[in-house]
Amino acid sequence: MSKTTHREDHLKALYALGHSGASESEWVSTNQMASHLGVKPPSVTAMVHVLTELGWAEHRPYHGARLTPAGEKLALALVRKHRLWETFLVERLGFEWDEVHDIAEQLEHVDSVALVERLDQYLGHPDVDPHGDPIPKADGTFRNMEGVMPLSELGEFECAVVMGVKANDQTLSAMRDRGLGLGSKLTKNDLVTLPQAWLPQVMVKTS
Amino acid sequence: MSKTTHREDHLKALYALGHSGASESEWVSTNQMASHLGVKPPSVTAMVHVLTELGWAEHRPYHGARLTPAGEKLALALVRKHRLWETFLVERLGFEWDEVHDIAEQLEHVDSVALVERLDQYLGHPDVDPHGDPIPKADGTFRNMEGVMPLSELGEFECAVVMGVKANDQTLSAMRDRGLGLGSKLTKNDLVTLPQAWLPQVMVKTS
DNA sequence: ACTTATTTTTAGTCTTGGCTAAAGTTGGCC
DNA sequence: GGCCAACTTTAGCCAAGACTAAAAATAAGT
Repeated sequence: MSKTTHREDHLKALYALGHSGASESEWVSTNQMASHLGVKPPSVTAMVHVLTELGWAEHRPYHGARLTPAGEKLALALVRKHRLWETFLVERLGFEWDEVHDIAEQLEHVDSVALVERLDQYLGHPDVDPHGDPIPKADGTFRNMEGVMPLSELGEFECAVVMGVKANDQTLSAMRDRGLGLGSKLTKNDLVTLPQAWLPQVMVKTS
Repeated sequence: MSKTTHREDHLKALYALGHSGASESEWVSTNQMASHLGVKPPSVTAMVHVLTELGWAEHRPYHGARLTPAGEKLALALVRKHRLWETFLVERLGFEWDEVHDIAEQLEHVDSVALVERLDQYLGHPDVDPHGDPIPKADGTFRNMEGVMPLSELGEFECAVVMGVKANDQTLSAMRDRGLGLGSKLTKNDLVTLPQAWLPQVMVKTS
């Protein structure tokens, strides 16, 4: 990995772990980052120092680290790239939802602003990736996510369209076997016929 | 850059420089590789030792290095990836010929056999990239390149189609300004009206 | 408030790849 | 055949990032 790639991985970890709660950017512990990145804690401490030096993170010794606004912006750009590539891999190359993460992980480190913007355009400026996660715009803001939510949180509705799925490999296969996929249309009848465990994993939009 | 990426870069340099003559894989000097890679000669020596250790190259001290059959196979896989990505960038994302090299340089290091094969399929198994260079097949052999040659080597012909262009940025712009592009049809009249310097750079196929 | 378990940081080492400077080869030219 | 210039390799050093082991700080329990 290049120097840049390493830094980017730590930024992304900081972003991912700091936003798991619904709240703002939270302090992330060294241990959390280490296990997330598959690395030992001392390595994280060292890289956090580097990110602090660059103005991308702040560090309270023995308490944790979190992104600065500058770091957050960079992290969002990475998330954008990752989700655009995942969308490309699924929609254009025909990969299954569960195959694309590792490949997108590599593709997201390709450094070219023009490439990301052309890819976005080529894909028709998608709002969400194949897992139903929103794709940040170039400026780091999210598009309108009104109406996109897990199937489990849906109240009364007539018709919902599947925008994405967050399940693991086996569940995904099972879903495919039942004809459940991106763009599938669901009625309230499905709320009872589908396995209850799936409902929180299926992101839908009521139209 | 990762360990792998470094090795791949040296393999590619060895391939590129060892095949510039029309002949077989030739001995490549340390200096050549160093300047090609933007690195100092001692660094090349070190990496050549590594490649030798891996069985991908052989080294005659003070004379040069060249690929083994195993190394050649790996190099061809890289060339394949590079040219497929260049084709994608130009044909699908709308980049110009001269913008894509650096991006493809990064994309070619993404490690996923499935990705390359799906990309190849998505692009319709192209025979040549936008520069007119042939794209190796998955097994390292080339498809039939009959009839593809520089415009300068064309004898009598009725109609030729531009398959690729090898020019630099300025020349490419000038060519575009004259309406010369991928797929352009040329007649023998163009042999005299086009700047003579362009002829060896324009790869055409007579149909 | 003290002790102890956990977490985090520091210190020191290894690996990989790059560099400079110096030493060793090669090959051409007189 | 000897000498000089160019090229290549070796030797020795630096940077980045990972690791282990040891020290420091926090937090919790009594």
